[in-house]
Amino acid sequence: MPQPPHIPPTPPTPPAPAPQAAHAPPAPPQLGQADAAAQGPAPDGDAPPHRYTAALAGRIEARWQDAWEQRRTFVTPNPGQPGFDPRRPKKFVLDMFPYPSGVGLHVGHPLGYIATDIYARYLRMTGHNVLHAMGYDAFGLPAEQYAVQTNTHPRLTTERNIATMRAQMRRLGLAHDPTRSVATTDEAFYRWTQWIFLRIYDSWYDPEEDRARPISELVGLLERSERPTPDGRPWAALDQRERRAAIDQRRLAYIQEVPVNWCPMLGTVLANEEVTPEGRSERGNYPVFKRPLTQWVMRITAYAERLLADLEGVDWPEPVKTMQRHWIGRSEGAFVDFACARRRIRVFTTRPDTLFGATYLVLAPDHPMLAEIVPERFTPGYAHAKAVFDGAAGVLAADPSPGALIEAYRAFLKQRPGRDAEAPGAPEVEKTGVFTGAFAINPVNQARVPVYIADYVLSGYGTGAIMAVPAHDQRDYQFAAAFGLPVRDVVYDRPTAAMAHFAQHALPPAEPPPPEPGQHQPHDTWRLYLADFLALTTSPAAQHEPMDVLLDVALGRRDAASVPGAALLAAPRDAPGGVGSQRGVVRQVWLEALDELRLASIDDLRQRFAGAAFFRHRGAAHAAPGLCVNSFHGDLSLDGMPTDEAARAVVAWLERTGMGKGAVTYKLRDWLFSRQRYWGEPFPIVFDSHGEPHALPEPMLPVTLPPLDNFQPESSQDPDAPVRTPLSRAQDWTHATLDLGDGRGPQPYTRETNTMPNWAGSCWYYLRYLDPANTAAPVGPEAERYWMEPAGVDLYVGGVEHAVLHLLYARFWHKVLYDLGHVSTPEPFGRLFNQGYIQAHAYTDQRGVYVPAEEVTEGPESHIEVDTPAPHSGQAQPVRRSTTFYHRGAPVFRSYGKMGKSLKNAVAPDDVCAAYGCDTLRVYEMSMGPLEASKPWNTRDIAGAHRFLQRLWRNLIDEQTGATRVGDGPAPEPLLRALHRAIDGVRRDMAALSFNTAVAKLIELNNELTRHTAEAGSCPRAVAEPLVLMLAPLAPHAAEELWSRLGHADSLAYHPFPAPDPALLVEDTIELPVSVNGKLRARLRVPASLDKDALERHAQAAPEVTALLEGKQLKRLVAVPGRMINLVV
RNA sequence: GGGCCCGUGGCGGAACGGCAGACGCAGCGGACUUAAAAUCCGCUUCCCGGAAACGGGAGUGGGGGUUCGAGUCCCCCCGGGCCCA
Repeated sequence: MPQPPHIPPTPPTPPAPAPQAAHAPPAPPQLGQADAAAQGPAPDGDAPPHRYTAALAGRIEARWQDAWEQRRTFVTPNPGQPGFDPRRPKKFVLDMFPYPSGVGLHVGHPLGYIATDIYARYLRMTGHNVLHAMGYDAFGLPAEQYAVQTNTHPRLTTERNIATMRAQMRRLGLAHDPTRSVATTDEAFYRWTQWIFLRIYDSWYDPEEDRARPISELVGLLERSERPTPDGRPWAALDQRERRAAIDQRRLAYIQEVPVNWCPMLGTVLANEEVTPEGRSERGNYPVFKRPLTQWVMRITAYAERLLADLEGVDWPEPVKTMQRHWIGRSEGAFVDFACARRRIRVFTTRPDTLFGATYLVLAPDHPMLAEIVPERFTPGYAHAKAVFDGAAGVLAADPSPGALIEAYRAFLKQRPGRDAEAPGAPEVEKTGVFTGAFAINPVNQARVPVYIADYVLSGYGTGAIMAVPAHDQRDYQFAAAFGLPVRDVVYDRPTAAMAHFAQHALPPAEPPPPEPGQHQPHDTWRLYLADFLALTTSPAAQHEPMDVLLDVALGRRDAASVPGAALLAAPRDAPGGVGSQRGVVRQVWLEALDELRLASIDDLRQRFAGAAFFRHRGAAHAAPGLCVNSFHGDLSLDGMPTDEAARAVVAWLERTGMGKGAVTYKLRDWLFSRQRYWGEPFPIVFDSHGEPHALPEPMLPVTLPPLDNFQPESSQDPDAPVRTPLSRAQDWTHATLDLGDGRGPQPYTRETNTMPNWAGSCWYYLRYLDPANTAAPVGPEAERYWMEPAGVDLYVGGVEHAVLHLLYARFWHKVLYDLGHVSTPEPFGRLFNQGYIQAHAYTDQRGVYVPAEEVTEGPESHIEVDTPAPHSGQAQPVRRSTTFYHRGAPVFRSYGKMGKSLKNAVAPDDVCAAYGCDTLRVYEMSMGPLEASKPWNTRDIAGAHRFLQRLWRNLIDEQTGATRVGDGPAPEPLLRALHRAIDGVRRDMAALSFNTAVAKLIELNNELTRHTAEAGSCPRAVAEPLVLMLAPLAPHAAEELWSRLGHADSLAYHPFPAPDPALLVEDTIELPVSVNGKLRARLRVPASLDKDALERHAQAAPEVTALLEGKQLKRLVAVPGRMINLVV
C-alpha cells in the first residue's frame, strides 16, 4: 500500500526526564507559545518525588514494555496450541499494512494504531481471544530510489526502517503479538505471495458455475466438449500450440501486450497517477509515452459482478461502498450495429435510450474495419469539418483524400506525448479527429450519419467504436462543436419538458394580467406564465400531475375557480409556488433561469423545440436521465418514456430485429500486474526457447531476488528503445537450466524479469498473521477458519485513501482463494472503519513561505500590508491583513492543513512521549474527537490529558511517600453510583469505538473521586480497582503500574473488565423537565417509577406551570415517563 | 458539473427526536504560599435588567417544512472538506 506512515531514521528517544526550564520565551516579550511542538508541562522543579511526571511515566512505560515482552503477554495461541481457550469468542482486529518508509513520522500516523490497540485491549478484558498483529508492506519504491542514489542495497534500508518502526510501535505501548509480525520482503513471506500467484495463474473463471476453477478442470471440460474452444472447433482438432493458446487466454493471470505509460528516462512504466496532465513524469518531469508492452495482467473483471454484489453484505462505511461501485462502474448498455459499406459497424453505448440522437459515429484511429469502409474520395458537398488537428490544414490542401488524412492523423497522434485519455484529473483537451468519408445507417430511423475517427475513442473500450449523441454526452458535444456536426435533443428533464409543452400548447389568455412592476413589458407576459408553469411543474406537490392540467392551472390563475385542477390552488401549502409572496419568489427564480436562455420571443422558444435544438442553443450537453422526446420511427416510439424504460425498449427492439443486443459492461479494467523494478516479488515464471511461459513447480519456490551491484535504471532518450528491467542485467540469474518435472527433463529457460507491484503483498498479508510460521501453506485451514469465520476480519481500521484500489484488489485475491477452497469466507474484511486525519495549523510569512510552526508564538494583534497576487491579473496588490502570530519577531499568518513536512507543521510522537509519556499521548489523541473525524492537533491541549492521569495517580498514590492511598473501607453510595454509571457508559463507548466520550466519563469519575479522596484522606479500593481496570485499554502502562501497586502480581491485560451493577444504575427519584409550548419552564423531581397520569398531575400542579396556565385553555399534554412533560396551551 | 461528508461557545468537541454546550483547553475568581509555580475549589454561550440572589430574552451557518417538541428528520440556499469528472 502506498502512502504509509513514515518513520524517521533516528531511533526512538528513550524515556527522558522532563525538560527543565529549557523554554525561554522568544521575542517579542510577554508572548505565550502558540503551537509549539511538545513543549511539555511547565517545569516543576520541586515537584513531590512520587508525582506522575513525564520522567516517572517514562520509567513506568519502559518497564512495562519490557515486562510484556518478557512475559509474552500478548502472544496469542492458535487453536490446538498450548494456552488456547476454545470457550472464549474470537475477534480479529486489523490495521492497514504500513510501508516502513524512513522519514518524517508524525503524531497523525499512529492514531488508528492506538485506536485498534485500545479496542483490542478492551476485547481481551471482555473475554475474547484477540488477534492483533502488525507487519510491514516493505517492498516499494523509496528504498529502491535510495539504492539508485547511494548504491545501498534496498534490503538494508528496508530492514533498518522496519527496526525503527518496530521500536516506534513498542514505544507507543501497542500490544501486538510479536510472533505474528511479518514483512512482505521476507523470503518466508513472499514464497507464499508467489505461491498464490501460481494458484491464480493456474485458474480460469468458469462463467457457468460463476467461480474460479483449476486449469486442469478446464482441460477436462474442453476434451469432453463441455466448454467451447475459442473458435468453436473441437478440441481434438487443435494442435499443440492452439490448445496452449486456448488455455492461456482464459487464465486469471495472463500475459498481454497492453498500452502503458512508458517513461524512457526513468526506465519504467508509470501508473496514471504518476503522470502529470502535461504528459510528463511526476518525479523528474521526464516525457512519458504511450507504448505497448508485454505485461502480466490479472483478470479482475471476471469478478466484477461478485465484487459488486458482495458489497451488500459487508459492514463498511457507505461512502466506501459507493466509491467501489463507481469504480466497478456497472452499466447496462447495448451493442448496436450500424450498416456501412455493406458491412456492419458494431458500436457500444451505455445509453441505448439516446439512439435517435446519434448524429455521427466515432471509431478508434486503429479500428480494424477502417480499411474496408474508407472510400477513395470524399463525397462532394460534405458540409462539416473534415479534420481537426495540428497540421490538418496543410494535409487538406495537399491531398484531400480520406486515406491521406487518416495517415496524417495517425502520425500526429503518434508524436503526441502519451497520456491515458481517461486519466483522472486530466483537463479537457481540444478534440481532434478526422472524417473517414464513410457514412453509416442508424438502424432505428435509417438516418445516414458520418463516420469519424478520433483519439477520444480507445480501441480497448467496448468495440472500439461509439455512436455519438452530442446532445447528451459532454465529449460528443465538444467534438460536434469542433466539427460543426448536428446536435439533436432526445431526452428532456422535467423543466425542459415543461418548456417544450408550453411552447407547443400555451396560448396565453386574451386578456393579459397587468404587467408586474419592474422590467417586463406587457408583450412579455408569456414569460410570467411560463415561469409560473415551471414553478408548478417542478413543485414537489405537483411532481406527478399531467402537464396539460398544470398548464391550465398556470394560465388560469387569475380566474382560479373556473379551472379544472384548481384544487391545487386551494391549499397554498400543498402547492409551493402557489399564491402570495412565495409565488413571487419562485417566479423570480424561474424568470432569472429563463433570462439565461436569452429567448428573443415566444416564437424563438417554439423554434428551439421544433428543431430539437434546445441543447445546441444552450451550448452544453444534457447527460442526466430524463424523458425521451423526438424518438419515434416506424414501429418504435420512445417518446415520454423515462431513461431506464426506454433503454430496455431499445434493447428489446434491437434483439428482435437482429440489429444489436443488450450488454452489461464495467468501467473496471483488468489489473496490470508487472513492474519494471528490482525491489519487488519476482514472478515464479520462466520462458522456454519459444517464449512460452511456464509456472515453476512448488519446490522451486521461493524465487529469490538475485544480488545486484547497480540499481541504476536503464534510461534512454528514445521512447522506442528496448525495455531493460534491472533484473534482466543479472544474466546468471536470468538464464537457468531447470527440470520443471513436466517430463521434458532439464531445459534452458529464461526468467521473467518484471516484478510484482506493491499491491501483491498487501492483498493477503492479513491471512499470514493468522499462521505466520506455517511452512506447508500460506495459512493453515484450522487457524484460517477460527479467525476468519463467519464474516472475515472483525474490524479493519485505516484511512479512506485505500477505499478503492487496495480494498478491491484484496477482495479479488480473497475471492479467488475462496473459489479454490483455500479460505472459508467470500469476503476478507467484514467490518471497515475509516479513521479521520490529524490536521494542524501552519504559518506563512509575508512572502507566503511556510515557517516552522513549533517556533511560532502568539502576541498582540498587528496589521500589515501584504502583497497578494490578484487572482486573474497576477499583479501584486497590497492587502491589509491582521494577525496575532509571530515568528522570530516577524508577523506570520495562520492557515490550516494536513500535518506534514511541506507545511512545516509536523509534530513527532517521540517528542510528545518524551515530554509527557506515551499514555498521555494515547489519551490525548483519543480525546481529540470522534475517531472517524478529521481534527486539529493542538499541543496546548495535551496538558489536559496529562493532568487527568496525574490526578488519577494522586488519588491512588501518595505523592510524597509513594505509598498507596487505597483503603478497604466502604465507598459512599453516591460515589458508587457514579462508578457504575461510568462503567456502564465506558463499556458502551469502548464497544462503539467512541473513545473520546469514554475518556470524558473516566475524567468525570476521577474528578468525583478526587473530591472524595481529599475529604476522606484515602481512596476506597472498591472504586480504585475498577477505575484502574477501565483506564487500562487507554493508558495501559500507568494502569498496569497502579494495578501492581494495588497488590496484584499478574498483568491486568486479561483481567475481566468491570461490569455495572444494575441496582446502582437505577435512581429512586429523577428530575424531569417540564415545558410549556415546547419551552422549558420548570424542573420536577419525582419518583422514577411515576406513571404517566401521575406525571401529568404533578406537572400541572407545579407553581411555575400554574402561573403560565392561568387563564388559558390546556390543549394538549404530552408526558413521557423518564423523559419529559410538555404542555400545550 | 456530479456524488459523498461536515457547519454547535474564544478553541477541540458532548448531546436514543425530549433540560444544548458533557469532558478538555484557554480565561476569570478564590484557597494554599513570604512569593510564584504546581495543586485544590468555584465561575465561564450571548444580550438585557439587577448590588446580588435572580429574572427576562435570543441561540446549534441562513430560509422554509414535519412534529406536542428539531442541533438531530425533510426541502432550498450559503460556506468548508473529500472523491469522481
